[in-house]
Amino acid sequence: MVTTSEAEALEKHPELADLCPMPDIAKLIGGKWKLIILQILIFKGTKRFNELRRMIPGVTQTMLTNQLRALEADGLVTRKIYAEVPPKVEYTATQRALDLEEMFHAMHNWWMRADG
Amino acid sequence: MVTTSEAEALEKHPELADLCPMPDIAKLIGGKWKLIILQILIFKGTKRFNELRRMIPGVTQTMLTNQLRALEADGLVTRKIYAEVPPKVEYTATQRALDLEEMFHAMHNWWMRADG
DNA sequence: GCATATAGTATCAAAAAAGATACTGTAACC
DNA sequence: GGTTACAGTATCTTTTTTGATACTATATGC
Repeated sequence: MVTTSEAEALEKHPELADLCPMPDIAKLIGGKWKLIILQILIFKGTKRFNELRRMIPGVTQTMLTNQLRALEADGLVTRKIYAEVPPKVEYTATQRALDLEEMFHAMHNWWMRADG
Repeated sequence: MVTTSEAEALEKHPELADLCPMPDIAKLIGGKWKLIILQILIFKGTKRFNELRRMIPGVTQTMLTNQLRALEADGLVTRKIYAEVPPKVEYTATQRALDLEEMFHAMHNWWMRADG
């Protein structure tokens, strides 16, 4: 299959240079669960693991752990472990995640508009 | 696996009601290619099929067709066929897609910020 | 003494998404 | 008369993502 490389695309279409890289953004906030998790942590504040689990319909323990770990690795979420039994772990949106508020508002407006 | 249903989540956490449904939004603009396609059609205007193909690094003909068809079905893109040989087909962002501009700007700002 | 809640991990299986490949028809160009 | 460009379709395979299941440890309540 003949596909275009990044370099070719930019050479032939220099005007593409001012578009931001969607694949990179998708790596951070793409997938089935990340936007839901971020939305809750950003707008509803810090949550515990099982709290999130109960707030997100259909998410499994495995996926929630995976996604939270990925978000943590990308600096969008912090994880605070309390030395208690039974365990207590809190997840909080970082400033970088809070900066996504504008995007979430835009999405919300777009969804609510529902005219087009 | 015990997961929460939509109804349970809302009953236990009524404050979730004001969050917009990310899964529904993801159906429209999620996946590997849709955001790139929309970004180009919204900010760079109408494009022909092979033009898009050359502008999007790594996309295959198959995927580009699929995604454009899905976007068309969801009312985000219109398809105009010219009765010429060789074939000429133009893709244009609808108003509903143009309304996503705000979201793209927010993403762009977020990406450019790159501090947190 | 048994069940429950907590926050996980490890392993395996299924489903969804993406990709490769081969094919179509016709006009223009060399 | 062979090659290229155009905009696809059909089929199959691979890869990625997501999900299911069983398991861990320990304090508290009944």
